[in-house]
Amino acid sequence: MGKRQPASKAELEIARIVWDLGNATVRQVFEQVDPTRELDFKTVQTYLRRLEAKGYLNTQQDGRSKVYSPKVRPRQVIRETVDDFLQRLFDGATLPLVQHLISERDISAIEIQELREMLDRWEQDHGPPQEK
Amino acid sequence: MGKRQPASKAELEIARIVWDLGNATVRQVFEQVDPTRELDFKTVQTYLRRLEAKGYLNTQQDGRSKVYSPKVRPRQVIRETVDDFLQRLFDGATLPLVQHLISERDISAIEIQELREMLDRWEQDHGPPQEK
DNA sequence: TACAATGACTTTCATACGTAAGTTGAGGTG
DNA sequence: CACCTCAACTTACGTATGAAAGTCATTGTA
Repeated sequence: MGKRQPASKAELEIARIVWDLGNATVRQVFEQVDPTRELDFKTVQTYLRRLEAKGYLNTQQDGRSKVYSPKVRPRQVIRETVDDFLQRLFDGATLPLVQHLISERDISAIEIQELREMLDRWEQDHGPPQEK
Repeated sequence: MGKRQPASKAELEIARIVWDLGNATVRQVFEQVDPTRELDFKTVQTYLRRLEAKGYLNTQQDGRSKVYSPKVRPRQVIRETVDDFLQRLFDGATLPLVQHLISERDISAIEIQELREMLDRWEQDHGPPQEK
């Protein structure tokens, strides 16, 4: 797939909101931005435009406003972003980050439970532990 | 602690190498850089200097050359970096990233095993599963 | 109808980033 | 001793980024 330009940190933050909303006008996105960030409406508008230019978002016209929607699947973008992140910070290894997340961040007992279930499912899907 | 300036992606990549080596000259770091990155010696030198300026690394003089060593604990930096990353990409939630890592990236059965053990340890440390 | 809002589109702008090249001085080597 | 090397320190430089401000057309409303 044509390598689109990387999205910057601030841009990704905004892209995520569009993913959540499915599709949205600038204003709708703006209203979802964490208030403590104190971003200007204009700024959000700029990021959205850049995201479209970089190929992350689509737009359709809806009367006088335009509606942004995801173009690339979030999964895809998250994967690329995480890959890059892992590469730089952990030399590509996955485990250290998982370990960091579990040990250094607040995680609830319920979440731990969910993780166990994930692991179970993983083993289900990946066949029994190597019959060689 | 005095908020040091954020390190850029490329800088972090280099900082990680210093963490691994414990302490090292520019050349030693340079030799550890992934060859496919094709970074120039000078470039690495620049990143190291910037990292020092930003307060991430210390240096001592060793004859002609200077030796860089970690100033801030890697743990700390990783935490801050991951926090920022999570904030922007997952609105601060930890689990989605863990799930992404387990489901979307290649992880071996052995690693899954290790994770299970981690979870066991976690429960050990965080008291029994809520007797409600 | 005149006007304040609202949005799209264009332009700005300082600083950070990625990536070096140039310059200088100390040391080892033929 | 003249020179080559290597590392430090200084300077560069185009593009990206974060963060808007300006401009202009459309519109619901007083």
